[in-house]
Amino acid sequence: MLQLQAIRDSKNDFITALTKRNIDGAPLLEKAIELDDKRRETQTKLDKTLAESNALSKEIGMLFKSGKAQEANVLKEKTGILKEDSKVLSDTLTTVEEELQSLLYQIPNIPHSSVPAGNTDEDNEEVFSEGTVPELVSNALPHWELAKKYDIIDFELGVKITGAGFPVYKGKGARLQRALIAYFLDKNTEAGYTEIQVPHLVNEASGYGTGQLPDKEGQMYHIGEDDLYLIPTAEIPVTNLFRGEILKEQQFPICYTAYTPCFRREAGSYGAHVRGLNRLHQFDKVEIVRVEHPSKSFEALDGMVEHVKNILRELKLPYRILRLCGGDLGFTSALTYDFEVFSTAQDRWLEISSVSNFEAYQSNRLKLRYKDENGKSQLAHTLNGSSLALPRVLAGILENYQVEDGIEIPEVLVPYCGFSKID
RNA sequence: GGAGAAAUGGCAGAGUGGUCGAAUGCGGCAGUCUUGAAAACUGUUGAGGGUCACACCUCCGGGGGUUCGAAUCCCUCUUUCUCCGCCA
Repeated sequence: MLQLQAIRDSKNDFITALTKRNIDGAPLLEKAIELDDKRRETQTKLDKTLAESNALSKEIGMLFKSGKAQEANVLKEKTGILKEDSKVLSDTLTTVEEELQSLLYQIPNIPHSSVPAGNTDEDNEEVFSEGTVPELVSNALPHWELAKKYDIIDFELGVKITGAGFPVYKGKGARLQRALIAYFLDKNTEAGYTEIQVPHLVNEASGYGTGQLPDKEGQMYHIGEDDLYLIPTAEIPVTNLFRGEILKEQQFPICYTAYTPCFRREAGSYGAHVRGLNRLHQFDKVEIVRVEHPSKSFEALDGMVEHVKNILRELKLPYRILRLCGGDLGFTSALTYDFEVFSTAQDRWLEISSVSNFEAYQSNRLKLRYKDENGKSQLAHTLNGSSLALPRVLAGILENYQVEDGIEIPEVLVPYCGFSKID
């Protein structure tokens, strides 16, 4: 959520920046300022009415104490009118505030200056690539065929017990999953992230805090009976740990990592691109989350990008990094780098990580602040990234590491797996 | 799930209708003292709105109500604790 003061200060810059998202921000921002003006005006009137009423009440109290009941009763009548006025004003205020709030919820974050303009993923900007695409055997298979051939992932069984998009991992497949989770967590811990375990269900307030609500309402599984949401990413519970907190500057940087399953309804997805592990309703992910001082957040973002690079280097997977264009940028993000691994057997890039700086956008919703050197509350910056999303890393490994008689295991994972080949 | 008790500032803990944004203690910060630190002493110390700055307004778990006036009374929801039941 954007800050009103920032909108007032930089309205024109914001409008220009929002065109990168193909959004005409002018009417939205102007409406927000207008509503805020109305809010202030109403608040001032209400405050005055209440002040008057408070003063009278005090007077009445004193009159009663000194036995002047009659005078008191005269004043009582006055307060009756004030009460009616304040009721009207406070109703107006509530309406205006709600209107303003829901308007602000509709305005996405302002893209960072480096974000390229554009509509679709075609317009994303490749900023880095590394690793060599392996020469595969002539009869190379896509991962869903490999999964069947070596009996390590069973999609049909998942359909039987739950539905499409809920695979069952078996034997060495299951073990490889566990190995990846442990490996990622270890790498993150080494890099200074504190490992935590968080609930996989969150309440509505958390959904609003990180911005999945109301924007992505239909994408989350919702448990109506208890009004809880299955998390689509660990970002929600981890970032919301800091909802409503006021930090001390010396607490920065805050770095957390968590493994969780992620649940996504993926309404509207279909076709070959969602085959196999490419798009699932339930998948595993290891996430990194940071809470930073505003002056350090972009430095932190670069650090996170380097960190993810290191992991992919160790896994020896060919990958590239994209800077997302305005049209592809998430609602709450100011700058996002996507990591894509090249899946040789499918001959396409698969997104495996997304690393973003939300600046103060989430913090403003979360009311996540810190005290600056003057003792004033300021909004902190939040960031997060996947390190990494399991299914597509698994797809990349299966496809790129396949040989004539099986699938080799990346060297760094062998100690975690306890085997060096799936056959 | 049943019965009872409770929810107050960073923490502990007073406060049962007006003088309470809230005693006191601890903690935090600043200062005096000290070579330095500790101790002691002095001052200061919740959040939000609003203002050039004051004033002023709101907030004592959330929501609603009674009253001229609510931390205090009533209703409701949530959470926590104790006892019973169930249970990985």
